[in-house]
Amino acid sequence: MARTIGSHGPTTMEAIRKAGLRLIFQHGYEAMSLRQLAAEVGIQPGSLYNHISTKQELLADLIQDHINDLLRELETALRDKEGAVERLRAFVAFHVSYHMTRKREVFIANSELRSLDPRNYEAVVALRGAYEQRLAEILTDGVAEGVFDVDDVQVATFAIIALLTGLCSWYRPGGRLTKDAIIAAHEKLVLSGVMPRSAKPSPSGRDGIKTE
Amino acid sequence: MARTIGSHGPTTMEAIRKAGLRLIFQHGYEAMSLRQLAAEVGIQPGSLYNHISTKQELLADLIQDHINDLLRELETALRDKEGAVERLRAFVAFHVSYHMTRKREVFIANSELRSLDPRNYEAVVALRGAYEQRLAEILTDGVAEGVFDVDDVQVATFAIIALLTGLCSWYRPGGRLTKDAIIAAHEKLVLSGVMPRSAKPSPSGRDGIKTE
Amino acid sequence: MARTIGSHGPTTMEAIRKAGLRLIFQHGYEAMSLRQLAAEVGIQPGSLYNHISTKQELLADLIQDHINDLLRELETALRDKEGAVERLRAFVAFHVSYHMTRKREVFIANSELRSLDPRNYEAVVALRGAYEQRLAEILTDGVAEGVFDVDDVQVATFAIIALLTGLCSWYRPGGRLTKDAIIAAHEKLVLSGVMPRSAKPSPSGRDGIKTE
Amino acid sequence: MARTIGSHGPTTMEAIRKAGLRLIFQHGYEAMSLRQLAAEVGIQPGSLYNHISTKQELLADLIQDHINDLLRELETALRDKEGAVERLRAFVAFHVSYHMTRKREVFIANSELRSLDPRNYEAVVALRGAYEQRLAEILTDGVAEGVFDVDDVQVATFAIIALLTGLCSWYRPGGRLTKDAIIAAHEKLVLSGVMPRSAKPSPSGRDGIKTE
DNA sequence: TATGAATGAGGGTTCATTCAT
DNA sequence: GATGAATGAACCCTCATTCAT
Repeated sequence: MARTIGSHGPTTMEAIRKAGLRLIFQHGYEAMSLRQLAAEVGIQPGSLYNHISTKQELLADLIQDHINDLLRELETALRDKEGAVERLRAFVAFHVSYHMTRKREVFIANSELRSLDPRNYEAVVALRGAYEQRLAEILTDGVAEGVFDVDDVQVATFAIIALLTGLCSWYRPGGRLTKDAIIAAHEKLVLSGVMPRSAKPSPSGRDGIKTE
Repeated sequence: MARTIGSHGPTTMEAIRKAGLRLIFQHGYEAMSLRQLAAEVGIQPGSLYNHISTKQELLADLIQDHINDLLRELETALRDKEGAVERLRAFVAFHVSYHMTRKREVFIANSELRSLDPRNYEAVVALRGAYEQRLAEILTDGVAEGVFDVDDVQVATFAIIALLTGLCSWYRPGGRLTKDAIIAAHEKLVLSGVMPRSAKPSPSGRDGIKTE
Repeated sequence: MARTIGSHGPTTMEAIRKAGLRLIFQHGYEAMSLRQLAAEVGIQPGSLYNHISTKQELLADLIQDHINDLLRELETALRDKEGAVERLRAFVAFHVSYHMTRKREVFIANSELRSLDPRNYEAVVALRGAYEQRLAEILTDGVAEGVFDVDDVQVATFAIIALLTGLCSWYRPGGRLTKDAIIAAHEKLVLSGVMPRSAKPSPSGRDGIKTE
Repeated sequence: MARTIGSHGPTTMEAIRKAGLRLIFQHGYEAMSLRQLAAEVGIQPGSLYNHISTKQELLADLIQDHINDLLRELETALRDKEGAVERLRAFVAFHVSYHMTRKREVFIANSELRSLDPRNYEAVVALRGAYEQRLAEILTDGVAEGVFDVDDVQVATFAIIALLTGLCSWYRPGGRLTKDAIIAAHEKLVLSGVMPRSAKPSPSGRDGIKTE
């Protein structure tokens, strides 16, 4: 049938990824059919296979690309941040920000892990472990520096990640709060949670009021 | 396929629920086939329909029963607890404890909501909202009492729930920590997170509310 | 419980085997679709799977059953036959007769071996080897007895089998020749082929031309 | 399919025919996909259509070319052979030799006839009939000359062809026997089979056992 | 000539569900 | 209650083929 103008190649692949992201986020990997996906993209189901090798590989690619981005951007966010407190603040800010921007990838990477076949699963879990490790290190450092008071670093790591990740379940762009306000709220919660009673978190300097 | 003598109807139903819980937890609702479930129970697929009306209803029942239990037991846990601090502590302890005991139901109730058809979905979300509301009330009360310092009660509510709920992703019975240790760690994290740095509540200076 | 008409159980399986035999014979295993087969049987494609586990297994079953029958019936045909000449005659008569009666199974077992997956292939080839071995033994015995003059037993074995098997490519029931005439013709050809010039085959006493 | 000198079209076309021959022999026509074929040749599937018009036509070409060669070479082999015995011997020698040399074409021409569409099928069957007719004539002549003793020429024709053709199912170059030994064995089998008891076949003078 | 993307049909197979026995 | 056979829809995926580039 008549196709839209323009080079189809890269465009089609991008459309598949985008639509796939949305459909998996909305219905789940198992519940998304390639017929749906193809219809969304505007091609026949079989034509998908000019761009992907398998439904499974599409999922794996989406997740792996996300995790790689996550790790790479975390490095950038933490670069030249000194001290556990500042690094934790940077971690929270980055994590929340990333999760608001790419909440679909994040959600999928968390909820569809079980749909990955073993080989892909191993790879992704390893990368995710590396990410968690970054937070665990910050907490450990902070305890050593005496600025954090954490009973169990592992529990705290998981808890903080869960707390931060949870927001992609409820965050909707254009909601009541600004992005900055949400970041500030989480910074405060997390830092308060891990800092000893005697210390107090330094103000972040943001006011969270949307100004545009 | 061992059958006990007597009326084994209730037994079969219980086996179905149990196996269904496990299979949905493990593979997801969409990925669990009734053939699998029947095989697990030791009957033929068609025989399931002597006990359930629909795959969808099985899911709805499992989730609804869980949420009802959750609410009922929360009432019990909070009964005769006075003061926001003590009530929050009780909430955390109850929530963590319940999630460790019934992590499969909890996980399913969180991850398979999207598989519920609209009518069931509404009902469950309403009940879940009631549960979250209990926590929000505690936080609001605490702020009014001056014992909590929370910028945005809603964000804090979601965050705390996410934090607590996250543990059913990693908790394994028989792990490194005792149940009590995990409860204690979470109590500390949460209470630290919401209590003011000093004895006197510090004005936050940011309200994060959109002003447009 | 008596099976009434319309109660399909064993009947359906038998219909599947029969139709499968015909369709594979006619179009080849690869070219036969399960949709065709189901239509022939009068059920929906998916319903086939109440009776077979796989298209591949259907083929393997058809072939294996045939080969088992072939071996078993050969034993019967050779029982109490004495002497290489008489045994060879019995072999030829049995083989030709069986191939005319069940030419579809025979054809499939020869032509669709390559469609068997490795495990099934091994099993069938082994059984076929056992069958060929029976003929090879007869030839070897005959040479030892001095009644056969064969340069290479293996070549002769393959050749005789091929000669006899070839007839299921052209034999049509109701053709010009009677079954007995065809058997007689092949007995003569084979025995002449392997007996030394000096000996002479016993007259079969049948002329084989249909007289009606 | 015009071939121009200088271009490498012929090369590609030859590669397609060669790979097609091998793949059809190995997997069967239905089971061979043009994607496989293209991969084997080292081009994209769509590019095949610069050389062939259709999968079906590729098969028909391969078979027809083979049959034409077969007939033409048979004429050469029989030229200036006199007498039914010598002509039969020549037929057998030629047939066996050709089948060993080009066993893939032969096998395909026998086993994939059913995959030809009606028009191609008719043409090929007619040519094959002509080939069989040559053998039938030799047998008929021999009976008239009194050197053959055959009850039914048609049965004998089919049987001999089957016997000879069967060897491309088991012959492997480099096996136990030399080409000449195999030819000699078949000459003996066939001639013995059709000659009357009183006559004796002339020795072929070859022993055929590999000595190196 | 070769390519890559598209088509439309169809492949084997699984599914939730029904129902006579 | 349990069963086995049936349904009809849908699944992921492969196919031969076309055609603009």
